[in-house]
Amino acid sequence: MTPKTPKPRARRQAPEVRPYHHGDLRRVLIDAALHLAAEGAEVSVREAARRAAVSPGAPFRHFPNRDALMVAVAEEAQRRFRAEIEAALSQAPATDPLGRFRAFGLAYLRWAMRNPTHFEIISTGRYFAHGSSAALTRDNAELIALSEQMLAEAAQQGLLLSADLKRIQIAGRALVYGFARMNLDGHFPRWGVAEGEIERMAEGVIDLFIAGIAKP
Amino acid sequence: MTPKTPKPRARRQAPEVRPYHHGDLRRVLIDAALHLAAEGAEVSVREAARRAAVSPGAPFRHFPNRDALMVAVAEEAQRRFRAEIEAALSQAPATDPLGRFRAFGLAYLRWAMRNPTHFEIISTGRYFAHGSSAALTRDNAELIALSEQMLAEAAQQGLLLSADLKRIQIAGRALVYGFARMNLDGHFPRWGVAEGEIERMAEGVIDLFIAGIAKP
DNA sequence: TCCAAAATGTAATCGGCGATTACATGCAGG
DNA sequence: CCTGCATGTAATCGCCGATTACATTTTGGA
Repeated sequence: MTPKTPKPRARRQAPEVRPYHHGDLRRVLIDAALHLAAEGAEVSVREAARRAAVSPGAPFRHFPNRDALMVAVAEEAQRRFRAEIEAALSQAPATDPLGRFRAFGLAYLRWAMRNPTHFEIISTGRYFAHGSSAALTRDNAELIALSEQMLAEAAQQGLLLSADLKRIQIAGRALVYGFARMNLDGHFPRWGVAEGEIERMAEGVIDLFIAGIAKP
Repeated sequence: MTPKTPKPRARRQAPEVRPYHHGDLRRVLIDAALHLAAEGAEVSVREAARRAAVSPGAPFRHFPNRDALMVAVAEEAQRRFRAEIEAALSQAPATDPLGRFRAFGLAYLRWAMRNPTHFEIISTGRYFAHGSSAALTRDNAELIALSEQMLAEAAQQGLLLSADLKRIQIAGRALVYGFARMNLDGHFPRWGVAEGEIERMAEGVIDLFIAGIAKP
């Protein structure tokens, strides 16, 4: 519609600009894959292509293989995950590091409970383990640094029983990660027909952990 | 070779007796699948058949589909897992419930660290979630009951801070489950070239948890 | 003892998937 | 305008799970 866009710089520099024929097939494929995952279906390149109304070979113009598509999907999911956690933290008072830690864990688990298949794609190592994606690595490191920072502040204010912050951080991470994975792996059979039941249990578990590391 | 084996009872009762031609193809297929998993390879029915030197269709005489094979594999892995934990517990003094709890967690994580792909098959819900296997359900319930029992004894001896045993049990489960999954999902990048590093961290995390729930 | 039936294995085949190749199309800029 | 590259298609390959028709071996009872 716009007659001419004056492009201020070379267009061959960035490797992922926009496709020509389809509009933005890359984006559409990622969205299709996200929806497939959200529906609990297997994410296949062919099905994503089908949803994009495109031939089975077309996706391979944008992704060298299936894993590359999944990495892009993981990047998007991780971005949403991080955004939701940071939004929750932005409403927690900066002066209460353990309260922030609690809000962090709560937001983490809430998102993981409500987006289990997306959480699985983020967490299942296959797509980030080999340094596949700088964005993925960065977002993840950011979250870890955030939690370390909160613990450091708590320690500085003399709120913690132990001085081994690394150990506390790993334990806390394992706790929320384990709870999230237990949920998506089907280890919570029928408690939560009410759907809120599991989230209340998540809250209780986080509180138990914080009570365990905090000075009385 | 043996001329006649006097069979003392009807043979049509049990649905899984022994195969005829191959010796025990069912068993061989399960073992092949266990080895495939241990090698980090994808477990495919065809590859298991190849290793058993049998045609690609043969496995389907013993398993209605791939999932059924994986359930059998999960049963065997779960059996080993449980056996190792119970062996470790048999050496822990019965009078010290929290010490037993610690030994339990340690044995759990040791096995999960050393058999990550088998742990994954056990834990990944797909093979037990739909009540596929009574043995799997039973072994798992047994382990859960064991941990609940230890916590109940600890509470009875007045060793615990909180009386909410259910919450403690879920948190402890989530902690070890999360640590084990973080390991197999690739969330422990390069700490443990020495291999024992991660196990020492596992020990520290368990001790931190127990310190958090125990009266000082 | 022998034979019919059940149990087990094979060969051939189907559809779905990831991936590659040769070819077609359309947009961009010199 | 027209050449070249980015994008999409069609056809194909090999692997996988699964089914079917057929072959073979074991079993248990007549």
